[in-house]
Amino acid sequence: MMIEADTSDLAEALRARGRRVTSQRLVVLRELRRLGSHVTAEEVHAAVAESLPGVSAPTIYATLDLLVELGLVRRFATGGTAQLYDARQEPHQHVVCRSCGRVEDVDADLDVTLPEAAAAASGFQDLTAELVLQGLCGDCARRLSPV
Amino acid sequence: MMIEADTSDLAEALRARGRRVTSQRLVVLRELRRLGSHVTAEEVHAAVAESLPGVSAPTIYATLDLLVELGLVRRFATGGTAQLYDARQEPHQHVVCRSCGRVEDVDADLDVTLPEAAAAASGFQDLTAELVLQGLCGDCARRLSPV
DNA sequence: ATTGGTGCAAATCCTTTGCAATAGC
DNA sequence: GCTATTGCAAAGGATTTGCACCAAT
Repeated sequence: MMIEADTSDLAEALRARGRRVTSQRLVVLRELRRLGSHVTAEEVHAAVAESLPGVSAPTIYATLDLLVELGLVRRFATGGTAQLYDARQEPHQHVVCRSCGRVEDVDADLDVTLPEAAAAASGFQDLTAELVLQGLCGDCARRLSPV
Repeated sequence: MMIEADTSDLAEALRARGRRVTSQRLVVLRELRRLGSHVTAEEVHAAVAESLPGVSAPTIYATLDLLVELGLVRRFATGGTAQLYDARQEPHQHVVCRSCGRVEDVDADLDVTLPEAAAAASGFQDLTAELVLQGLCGDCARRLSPV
């Protein structure tokens, strides 16, 4: 089933692994790409429900798991309760405001060669790295210590 | 109240800020230091309860928040649901097995200068960085693709 | 026709909240 | 004595589970 041209990579990956191509899966990825970086499962659910009313939370979670497994989506936690999902492919990091919880992308070079090598030396394989910065965003800093 | 010599730094930090020195706070830090890296709030609770039966979960959580705020403890999330706490002071990273969830310390040099500078350029202050690696631990790799 | 995926409902787990009682200052 | 801190009970939110139905192959 063809939902949109730019999820054809997912359709191919699914066929290659003998997994089924469903509209839910295609729409989840499409909406994740449209929503941009660092969205919650609930936000994905709401966005997908516009195209597929009645889509269920367990399906959203299962699909997000699958997309992470396929390497099309990154998942990370920020200290807030909900996990965040990110379909952005370029290497980047995230910064979270410890007061308001807001999350932004950080685009910087980060060399994780040494930590990966150290983890590999402990027997770990197939490594990925997530850097999360915590700080006070400009708005909160201003609000908490006013002039 | 003196619980053990090596939490005197906490007692001093509390007095310096006009916060109260309580046995719960001292024991939480003592147990966290004894337990080592990456333990859950529930594990801390169980350990503290041996010295202070009846200590409550809200107290554990509030105290952990306080210790993080004081900079004596690091908090991080691994993709598992529960947050992890770590009283180890030396800079280090963590690696999580995506199959069994086990967490280990990684001791490597990591330069977060550039991401911190990029976040600061976006208005963020007072930054800390947490690197979490995800991979397959040796045991799980062996179990999943046996010889 | 098979069986992997999905939807529904409910359960579980982690964490926070409201409030009265307690203990540090 | 004053009030931050604690304990209790309960609520809240995110995610997972069990099971019956549906739809992709």
